[in-house]
Amino acid sequence: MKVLSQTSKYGIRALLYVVSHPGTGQFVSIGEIAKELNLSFHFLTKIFRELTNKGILHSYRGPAGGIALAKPADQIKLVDIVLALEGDDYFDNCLLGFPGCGVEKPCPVHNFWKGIRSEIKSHLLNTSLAQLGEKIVAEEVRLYD
Amino acid sequence: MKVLSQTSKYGIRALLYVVSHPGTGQFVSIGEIAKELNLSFHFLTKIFRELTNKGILHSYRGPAGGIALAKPADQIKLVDIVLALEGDDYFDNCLLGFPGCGVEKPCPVHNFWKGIRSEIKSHLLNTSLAQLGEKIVAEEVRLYD
DNA sequence: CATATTTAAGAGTATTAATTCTTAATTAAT
DNA sequence: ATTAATTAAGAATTAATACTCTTAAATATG
Repeated sequence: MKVLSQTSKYGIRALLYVVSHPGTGQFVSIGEIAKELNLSFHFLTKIFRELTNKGILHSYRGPAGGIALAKPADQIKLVDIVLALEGDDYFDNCLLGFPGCGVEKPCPVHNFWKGIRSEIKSHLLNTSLAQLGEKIVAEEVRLYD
Repeated sequence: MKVLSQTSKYGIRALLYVVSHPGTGQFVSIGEIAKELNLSFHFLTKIFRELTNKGILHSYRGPAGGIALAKPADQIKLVDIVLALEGDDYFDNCLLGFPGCGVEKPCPVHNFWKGIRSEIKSHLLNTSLAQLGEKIVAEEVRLYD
């Protein structure tokens, strides 16, 4: 069940690293994150570029540069990251692939899937980077392979 | 949100066609299904081959041949089709892609995702082709684009 | 100004999923 | 037997995703 692309998975993991490792400077370098999480530096750079373009991150070039959250961590929700990286129509899917599946022309599993989708969406909408970062710091959950 | 592969989507739709169109003969030809549902004949043949190999369908070659359900439609559940086509580890995924995510080493969203996965699985486990076929025949839901 | 450090941009490559194509095998009817 | 209708098998192609590489631009420091 591949619900998120690698791009989204890496993006979320990388931002969770950022919120759970408050460094000394204003920016965290992509190289550090890639090394710590064992992700491809170039791939991560591309992902962060997208998040920067979408206004979720700020970036700064040069020595001591890197990326930083554009907003406080409790104001960035998982849904923001997912929509930025997967596209705004991420939650508009039909489980069986029917175009324009909806109340007027429902597919055979429309009602079921509508409920699941809505649960997922509302959970991602209610989960902030700050919340998950706290759980990581408290070592209740893991961030590394 | 791509939860099912095209293979699974087409497979389910095709079997729903079968249960909602009781033909005169014992077997339904793949050509008819492909034509009616506007799916690629060759692709559908490949999908059915897999379902036949997994024991969900029977097939018969030659004139008036085709495929037929190997069991009564109320005994074939959506989960059977999905597991046959996506693999038995379909429900073992971690939303964030951590290997071996589980209670011992949970990822930051493990509990949430575990719940969703279990809801999806139990619904697919409790939904038979017969049930959905009835809704299609009653025209409560659609089977065509 | 020269150099080192860092992100930006996007071209290029590799891997996987989706689809198409070709040939063979099976069966029924004539 | 021959032909037509069908599925079986798997190679070949195309498309999408994932990842890598190269070059450019920005910035800090000596």
